[in-house]
Amino acid sequence: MELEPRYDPHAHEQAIYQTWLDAGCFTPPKEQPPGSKPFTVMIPPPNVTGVLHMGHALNGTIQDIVVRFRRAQGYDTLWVPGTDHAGIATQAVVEKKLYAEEGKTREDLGREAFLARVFDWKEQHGNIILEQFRRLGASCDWSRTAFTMDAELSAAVRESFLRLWKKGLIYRGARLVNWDCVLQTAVSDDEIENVERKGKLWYLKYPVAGQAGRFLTVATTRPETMLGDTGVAVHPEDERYGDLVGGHVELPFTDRKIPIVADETVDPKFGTGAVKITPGHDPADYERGQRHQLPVINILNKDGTLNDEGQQFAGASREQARKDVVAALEQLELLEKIEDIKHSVPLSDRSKSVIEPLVSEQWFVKMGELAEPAIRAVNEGKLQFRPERWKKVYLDWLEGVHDWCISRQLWWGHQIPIWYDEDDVPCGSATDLKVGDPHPETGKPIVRQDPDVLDTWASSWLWPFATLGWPNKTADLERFYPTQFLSTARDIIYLWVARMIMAGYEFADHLPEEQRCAFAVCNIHATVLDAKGKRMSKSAGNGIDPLDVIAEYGADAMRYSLIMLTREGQDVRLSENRFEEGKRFTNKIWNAARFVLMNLDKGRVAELSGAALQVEDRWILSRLAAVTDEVTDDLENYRFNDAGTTLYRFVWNDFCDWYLELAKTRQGQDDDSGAAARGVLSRVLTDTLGLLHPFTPFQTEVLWKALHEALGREAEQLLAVTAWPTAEGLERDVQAEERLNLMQDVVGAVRSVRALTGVAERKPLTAVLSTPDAATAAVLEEARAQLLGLGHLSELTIGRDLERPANSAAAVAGGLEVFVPLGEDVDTAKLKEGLTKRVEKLGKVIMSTSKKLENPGFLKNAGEDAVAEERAKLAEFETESSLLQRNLAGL
RNA sequence: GGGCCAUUAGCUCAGUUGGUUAGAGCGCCACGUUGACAUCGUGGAGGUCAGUGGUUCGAAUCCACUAUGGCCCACCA
Repeated sequence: MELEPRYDPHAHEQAIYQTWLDAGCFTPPKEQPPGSKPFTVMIPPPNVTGVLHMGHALNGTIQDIVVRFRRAQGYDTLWVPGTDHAGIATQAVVEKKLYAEEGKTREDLGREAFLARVFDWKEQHGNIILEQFRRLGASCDWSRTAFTMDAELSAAVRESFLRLWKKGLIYRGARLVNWDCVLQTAVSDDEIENVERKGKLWYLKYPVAGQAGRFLTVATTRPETMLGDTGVAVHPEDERYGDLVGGHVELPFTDRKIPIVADETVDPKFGTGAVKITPGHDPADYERGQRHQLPVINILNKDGTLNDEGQQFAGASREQARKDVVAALEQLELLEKIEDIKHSVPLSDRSKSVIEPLVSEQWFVKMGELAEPAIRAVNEGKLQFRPERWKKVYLDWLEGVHDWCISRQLWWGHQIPIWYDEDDVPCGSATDLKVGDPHPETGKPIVRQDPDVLDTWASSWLWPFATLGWPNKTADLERFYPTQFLSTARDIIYLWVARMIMAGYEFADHLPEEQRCAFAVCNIHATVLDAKGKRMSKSAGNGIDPLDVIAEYGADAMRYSLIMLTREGQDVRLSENRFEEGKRFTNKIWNAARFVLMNLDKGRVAELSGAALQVEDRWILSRLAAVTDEVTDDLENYRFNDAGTTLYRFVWNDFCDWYLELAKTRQGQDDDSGAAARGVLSRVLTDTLGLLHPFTPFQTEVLWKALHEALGREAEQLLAVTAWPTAEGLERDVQAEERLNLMQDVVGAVRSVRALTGVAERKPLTAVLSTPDAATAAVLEEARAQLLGLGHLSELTIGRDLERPANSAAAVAGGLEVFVPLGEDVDTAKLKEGLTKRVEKLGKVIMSTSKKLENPGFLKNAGEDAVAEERAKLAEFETESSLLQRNLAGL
């Protein structure tokens, strides 16, 4: 297999993915392998209408790294993919299409026909995002792809509803709900975004009843709602209005006299200190109305226009009514003044229209009891948030949780399993009632099912176990639940994460209490921002499309870059050139592998110990052992970018910069030493590919195959299912590490002399290495061949306390003087300048270090090792400084 | 109003329990290189670690306050 000199991801990615699929790599075996532990991850199901964005790409990468790592470690690993039916979003898409193409509304089609259309649409377009996850390399078990409206999940939804009903946790209430006038449905508190806007504060004068000529002025941002006023409130201790409490005002445009009441919640400093009470259209007023037994008047139709309560304004839109009411009041001289004000306005997440608080009949779930075990689980550490700070956010929400309004006035979704008899008595305690059946409690015939559907989250909160077969006690459920890891975005901690945890405790009843928590670790990933620090979003048009990135840089490069620039949960500004890093790195790996593949012994397994191993061999194997342990530890603790950094340094700075260069000195050598080098290359590449695989799965799989071909054998299996590398059999070799460090010092010293003297890089130099230490001299003597082989030097003299040759420059490294004879073209002034600068810097460092060593506190508290280290450092600095000064004097 | 996060090189970010001469990548400058890799190599310039005060022998790191930016929750007549 010929490898191209530059890695071309597009030549490989699709074929490799297909290979994985064909081999069934992502599907766990039918029977759990003996002794293995399960490791399960549930994908946060994206909306069926969704397309992949950077957040998905990041989160997909995180999950895939974890899953591939655990799979390699031998866990019985399952990653379940799927999509969410996303009630409002999907219905809106199909309605829009229907109107655009056929000019029809959903009512024109009728419920059944419309739903058929939505299912059609889902069949055709609903898998786009899952296809995109494949492009990313996600190793999901596609045979288990789930959808929140599948028959199985629908059955689970009905079962869960029935259980809640039987426990009395579901109730119907006339409540003020957040009404979306565009989508004409109730939405939950969590689907609302409050946006700061400029508005106006109108001061309306209400005539005081029975006191002609006296007015009570109220301030409001929504004058049109005055038609629904049923009272006016003032603070009980507000002296201005004390005499009015108990009296009434006459509400303009109506014949209503409404009471003036005293209420603690009124802020005397805001506006006039008097507030109109509109229980039908304001949550705070609703509460006030309840306290003072005021009637609730709804002045709006479901589409946001004024109903008959709107008097002469009936039929107008909210916006129009506002203008008309203000104009009419002005004419009656009941408008005192208008002020500019900033206030926040509730907008619907979905339609971006202004939310209207509206009294209507809705179904709710009591949350208090459900929240308790979910709070306990996190407090007791059964579930860990990463980063940990989200624990507090989660707990704060649960501790003040509101009841959950679960009914939605839509067609697309799980129709609420509640049936009514002819007297409208509801029943939710059976899952399979039909029209005509007797009502289980009243015995009267059922006449209809509730037309509303359930909130989308009422199905996705069952996701971790409903996708495994719940409520049936399936083998899958037994084997793969509870799950180990969940990674998701912070904005659904309340909507989804908290509810899944509640559902786990409430419904996973076949398990002992301690195993009911839906997952063990909840990772909240970074938010991807654009280069200006704004959140990427489709509407803002500032997003970078992951598919474009894959097209330009390759999936592996994108994965690696995303991981490297998103430290644990920390937001990140993303600009496209960040992907260069990943591309360069994948290319570096590719070329390192190419070099290795050109230098392998077919069919021969080299010993990785013994006399044939050179110091660099023992060094790189020692580094490999350290890196293997480090990366394993990082991944086990979900420190992805630490693992990525470690691998980057190892591959680039150790393996490529040093080992490959040193190995070249033995390239093609047909003896034990040459064979040893080739054996080491093979081992290091093999393990490195394994360690890198979770990050860059496509490329490492390609190289894995090429490596085995070059070795003259078939790979036993795909890298995707090969065991995770371990440091077993590799020795940490401190001596080899020290020796290599010394060699690196020498080369560093030579380079710095070159830089100082301007002697060209490849121009051969003669060097004299002088050391006071016999052991060091011996080590260097051993390394002579390698040092010369690196190409920096043409001749080398090694000895103890050698004299500085005439007309030479010197550098110091590790207590070692390196003299390099100077040619005639050397700029002595520049050399002097450089050396002086270095001496100056050393002077400063020596000063601060000796100060530290004179510090009694440091000597007392820092520990022996630290003190010894500082002493050694100081000695080194002093040696270097004096040697340099001596050399400087001789110039 | 309550809470969270950030502020380190021109840019994007590391810096694990306080103790190396504060790092990396990109960008910039100089030089080099065509048998793994120009998606390369070597060297360099560039930082009073947002500010102030405190704790400590010692603070980018811990504490308090301030400033700027971002996010979340609550309220908003």
